[in-house]
Amino acid sequence: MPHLKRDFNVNTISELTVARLSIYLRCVEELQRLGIETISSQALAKRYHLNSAQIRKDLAYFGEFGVRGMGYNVSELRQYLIEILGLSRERRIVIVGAGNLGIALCHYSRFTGESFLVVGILDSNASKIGESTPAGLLVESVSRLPEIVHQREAEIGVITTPGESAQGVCNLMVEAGLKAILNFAPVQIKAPDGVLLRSVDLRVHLEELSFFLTHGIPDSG
Amino acid sequence: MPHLKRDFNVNTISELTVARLSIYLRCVEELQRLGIETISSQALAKRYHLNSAQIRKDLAYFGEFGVRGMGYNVSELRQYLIEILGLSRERRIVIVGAGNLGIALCHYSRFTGESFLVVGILDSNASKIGESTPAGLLVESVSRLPEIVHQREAEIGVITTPGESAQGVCNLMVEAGLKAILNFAPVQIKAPDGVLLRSVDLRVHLEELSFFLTHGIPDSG
DNA sequence: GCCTGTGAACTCGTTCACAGCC
DNA sequence: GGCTGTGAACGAGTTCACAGGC
Repeated sequence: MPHLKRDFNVNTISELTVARLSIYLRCVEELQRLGIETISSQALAKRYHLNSAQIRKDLAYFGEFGVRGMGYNVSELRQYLIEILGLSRERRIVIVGAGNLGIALCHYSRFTGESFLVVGILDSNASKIGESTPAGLLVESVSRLPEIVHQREAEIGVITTPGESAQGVCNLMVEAGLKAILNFAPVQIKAPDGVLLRSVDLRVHLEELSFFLTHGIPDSG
Repeated sequence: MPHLKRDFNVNTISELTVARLSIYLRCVEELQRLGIETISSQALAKRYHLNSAQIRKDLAYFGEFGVRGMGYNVSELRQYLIEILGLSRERRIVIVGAGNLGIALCHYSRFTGESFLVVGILDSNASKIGESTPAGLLVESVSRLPEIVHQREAEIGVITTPGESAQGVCNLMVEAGLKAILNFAPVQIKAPDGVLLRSVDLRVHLEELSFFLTHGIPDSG
């Protein structure tokens, strides 16, 4: 009988495991579109260049989803992953920084199904405020952040400002009550305990590529 | 006497180390702007929420840059990092996928100093080809990829297509001779040995935030 | 005294390999 | 027979702690 654990301790779960759950979700969504109903960890690993033992271990933190001798039921596994990742209800996002990247991310809701919705894009530059984005949102003043977070029930803040403003915006987001922040500015910023801050630094990724172009590509990437 | 090793073995260097070098570069660039001439690994760690032993170890793979009792000379360290990361010459980028993200990334050259230059943005959608982006590039046909890579001496490919097309575009990039690829499509793709493929999946990051919003934020993030 | 560079200790994450179940 | 779930073995990455140099 497959079942979901409800008593796991978040502190024992590695962030790497969580990131992979998200990848597994993407995979089973494709399998479902393809009409595949059941898959073993080995078949899943082979198809998506993953490791079967790791898939089993990652999933086992959260319950017993498989059937021995059979593998995993695709649509069932998808439901479990959605449940585990907390995607069964919508998460609302506020973006601060109406530059090219911020505006591009406004469209992001489209690609993430029902799970994420951008409910505001804010900027401090008076000349941008009032402009409407191609996604149909109006750029609002960053001074309205607390009110917007509260009224529109935003939970996630996204920082797409230049580096200089990032820490300040992060502080404002924390004050406004956001508990999860995604930072795209290429600086090391800090949020207090109890607030989850994740940074995505495009410069780091490009510079990594440059490093390996310069010194040679390591075996079997 | 500070000096740079020239004989390190790329296979012994972890990708995590390389990513941190890029972060250190960002830090010393700020220190230089602030007019700080010398910094110890401890001071650097404290200021940017890093670990001092790790800084020393990461740097030590590549040479001896510090002076005992003193620390590191900021502008010297910056030069060494630029050298190590292969940023002393320009790297040219071709983007495939002229959606919002692809177009936003065209502007990216601006934020990365002299090191990276976007030399083309390509799409397969006939209605987009010929359009000019706000960054001043014309969208060209993806069928011209090989010729563009060759003529404009591109080294890095960036994939900003929908998931379905990503593996195909990756294959084309490999055939065209690109050795470093940055993928933004939310799918697991594969490149052959000898080609470095790095994926940045925004959905994964958002879903991670969702997971921790649902189950609680772990101690001291 | 302060600070780097580095072996040694440790922690964390991955992979193996198999008992147990279908 | 096939496959999951999992302890045990392994390996990678981080942190400690100190010898040696300024």
